Amino acid sequence: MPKTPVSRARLEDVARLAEVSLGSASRALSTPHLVKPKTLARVRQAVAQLGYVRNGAASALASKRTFSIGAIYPTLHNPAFAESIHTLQQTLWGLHYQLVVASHEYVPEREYEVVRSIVERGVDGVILVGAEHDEEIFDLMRQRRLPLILTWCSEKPRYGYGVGFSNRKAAYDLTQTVMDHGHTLIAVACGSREHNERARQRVGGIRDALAEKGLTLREDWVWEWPLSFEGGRLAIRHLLTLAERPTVLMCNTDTVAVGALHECRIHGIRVPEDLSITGYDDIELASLTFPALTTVHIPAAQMGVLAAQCLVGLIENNRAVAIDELS
Amino acid sequence: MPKTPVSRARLEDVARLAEVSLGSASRALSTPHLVKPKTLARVRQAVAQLGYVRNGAASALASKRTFSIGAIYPTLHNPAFAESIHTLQQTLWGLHYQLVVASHEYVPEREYEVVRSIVERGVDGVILVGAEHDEEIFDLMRQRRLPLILTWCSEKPRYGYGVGFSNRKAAYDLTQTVMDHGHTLIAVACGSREHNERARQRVGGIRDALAEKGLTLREDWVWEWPLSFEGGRLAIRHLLTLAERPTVLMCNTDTVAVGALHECRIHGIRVPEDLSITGYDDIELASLTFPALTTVHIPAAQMGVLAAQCLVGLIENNRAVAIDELS
DNA sequence: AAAAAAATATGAAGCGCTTCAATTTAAACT
DNA sequence: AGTTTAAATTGAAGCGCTTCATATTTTTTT
Repeated sequence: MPKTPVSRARLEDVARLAEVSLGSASRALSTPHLVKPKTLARVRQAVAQLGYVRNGAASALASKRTFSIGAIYPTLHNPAFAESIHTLQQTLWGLHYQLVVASHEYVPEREYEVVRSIVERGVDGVILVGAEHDEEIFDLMRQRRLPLILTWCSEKPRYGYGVGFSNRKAAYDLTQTVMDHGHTLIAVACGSREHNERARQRVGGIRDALAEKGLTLREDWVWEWPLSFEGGRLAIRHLLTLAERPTVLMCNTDTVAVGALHECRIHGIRVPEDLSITGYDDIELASLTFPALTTVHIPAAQMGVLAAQCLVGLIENNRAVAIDELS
Repeated sequence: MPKTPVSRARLEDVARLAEVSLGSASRALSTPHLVKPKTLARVRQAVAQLGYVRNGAASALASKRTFSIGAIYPTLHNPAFAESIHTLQQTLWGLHYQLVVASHEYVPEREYEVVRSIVERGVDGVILVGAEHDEEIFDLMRQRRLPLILTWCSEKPRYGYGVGFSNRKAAYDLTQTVMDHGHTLIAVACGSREHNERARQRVGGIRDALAEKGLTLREDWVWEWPLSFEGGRLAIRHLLTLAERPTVLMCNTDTVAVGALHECRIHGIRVPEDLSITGYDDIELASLTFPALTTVHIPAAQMGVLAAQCLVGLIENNRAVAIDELS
């Protein structure tokens, strides 16, 4: 059993043992193709012998590269975001980058704090959700010249690149489908809109589709309960108290829809005979409900992959890879 | 509109502008209570004026502290893990730590690579899932003297601390309940056991409970399909081909159970009349299926919180906070 | 008001790596 | 074999911060 060295080996120790200079040892590890096979072998042997582990902080300080990127999501408590984080992390791993994640839980001031603390800690690029952020955040990224990717949005942002799709159009299309089934009395369970541009865009899309047929969305049928199972339940319970009732409930996430569906069963509301319910996100579970949920597919996984590729492209070549409109 | 400085301000620039020494500026930022209010104010003013952002790499190099911790999960594609990561991140944020996450997707060699790469990058502590890991991983942590927390397990590990519960006991208890309902013909959808100690422990718990009544678990009724919706479906389809059928299917995750439930509906198998189904994890969705799933509650969220608290305790006081057995 | 004690401030020495100009060694030409 | 060109190595100068021994100021005590 090899004795654990008292103090951790530094690259200098490796160099000494391998009888090469510090510079060569460094290059052997970071750019092995620029080093003679013999040198490489000796360095590797020394590394193994000493149990050397590179000191990332020193490396980052000297090279000004951390090989990690920061992702700030509204919450990790949403299957669609979780899925996106999953593919993001997977893709980054393949590109030799590490992922630092955080969430702001829809607390407005907190996003800046989180971004700042992640930038201070050191990342080579940042991923955010949505196009709307404090100007402070954009300023910070600009000043630090940090590549920025905004997911879940398709507009070209003030700074950085968007990777996503149009929430408005997705909601618009879904509403068309709903109207094709003869519905005109639409209620929406959309979560708080104030600090959630996606919620606003989705409601906007619904409004647009209705307007085209000369219809309007009743503001008192737009409900801002939480985007959770419970939010869906609340919507159904509230609906039961109404004298005049909608014929369809459009939920802003599948989670809400599943909750609503469940509450309907409790109260004997038949879906879709008495009430239709639509979701949004197309999480895996959506296809497993009964009846199957009508939902909009959100390319959460694809966005994770693309955001990673695009960001690393930006970092390494200083240019974004081509981004196609996601569907 | 303030002009963006050409090169990022360093602490030295802040110190110069505030007319204090570099040392004082540093202390003003990290230990403000050890600095006179006047000094503090001037430093803060200079920071604001210059848009100074601390360089985490330099800071980490000098102080040997990164204020970040690494968490390596089997996959982020499991609601229970996602939930745990969520609370972990939230708790760490409150303690002023950042979270670096990665997953090994049950690829055995990959865990060590991931851990190593995270340790190289620099973290003050590590969280893993389960007690079984390559000896190399334990060696690395020991050698670097990095605090280690193992979640989802209750045993005292070779190195580090366990935060969790007994999978074996949970499965045992559930099996008791199942047998109390008169079932003796049990099939298990457990996922691949080879690289998943939790799967093994759960099957072990089932076996124990059966053995107590003089019963045995048929090995050909232990199915290792993936821990996904599809895995549950496969189990049901396979079950339909059997001449002799089990009366209960115990699934190793709720996800599998939900998939099985859905497949049952397709084939007209009545649950629980024709077949009972149990889950494991108690993810939120479990309560929303119809019929509601019999499942085992796993304190995923609680483990996230505890792991964070415990690890930071270990880092900062070099001692673990008291860990109670979770239920 | 002087001496002792406590509170702050200073300045320089690293932390462990990367990088680059300068140098040495090897390979490719006349 | 001698020269030119390319490949590999060296050594030292930082990267921007924290920390600690030392010096200075402020507060408390006699």
